[in-house]
Amino acid sequence: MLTYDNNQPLYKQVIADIKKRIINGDFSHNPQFPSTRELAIAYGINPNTTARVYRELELQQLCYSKKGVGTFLVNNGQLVNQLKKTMADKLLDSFLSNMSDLGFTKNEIIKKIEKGGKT
Amino acid sequence: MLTYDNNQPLYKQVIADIKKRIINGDFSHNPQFPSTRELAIAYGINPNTTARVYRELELQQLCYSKKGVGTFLVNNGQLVNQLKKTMADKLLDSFLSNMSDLGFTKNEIIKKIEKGGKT
DNA sequence: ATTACTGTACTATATACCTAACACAGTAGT
DNA sequence: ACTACTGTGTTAGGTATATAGTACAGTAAT
Repeated sequence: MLTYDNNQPLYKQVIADIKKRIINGDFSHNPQFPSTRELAIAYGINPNTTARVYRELELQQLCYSKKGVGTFLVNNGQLVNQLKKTMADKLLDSFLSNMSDLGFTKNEIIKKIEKGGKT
Repeated sequence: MLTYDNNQPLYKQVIADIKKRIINGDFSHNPQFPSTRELAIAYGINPNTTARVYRELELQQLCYSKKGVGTFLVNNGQLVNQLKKTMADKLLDSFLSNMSDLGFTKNEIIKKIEKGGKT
């Protein structure tokens, strides 16, 4: 489950988590998202917040909502790869920029990754 | 200068920036920080916010304030290296965790860094 | 003492975020 | 029609963030 980070709005953290689930293929067989109320219970947050999550995701054209029916992942074959690339690039840019500000060179960063991470 | 990120409180962004400046050696010759009012002008923010920045930095024992005099970097030789390591580790952990969630392996990440970044 | 800086504290105002508690409209199965 | 789900909208209250404006106390140089 999501461990919340107080430095960022809840709804944005949930959005990021949903995107990860999309990339992970959680909705490849069934494109229907949990209802706003279900999602609220699952994440332990308020239904108003999950409604906002779906509203934002719909603005980003990642899903569409039908009143009385549900919210569904858009049918777009390229979407998952695009999303994965976009999110990774954003993470990478931010990470490299911050590490550069701390005085690390690219080689030092790579060494640190080889040593440190478990993945 | 700092380009602000709406996803995080201003005062935390300024704190991170000051820490980078400490690591960068900006205060190695003169340990006195700009006054709260000067810093506010420099960053284009409110003096109350810069006062909060120094208050938090003092809580983290990175500086101390003398009423009527100013705010000064603590005299601690190990501090810069410790700070650099702490911040880098935090960045690295967060980055690797997020990239792992997106399905990237360590080797893929390293390749991406070798290709992408400019540093 | 006066002046001009410091840090610090306070009130007020505005906004974003989050929760709570509803209400209403649309859809589908019975 | 009834029931039980959907999405959606509204009002209210609480907290955190940031600004604006003002005030006061401590320090140092003149």
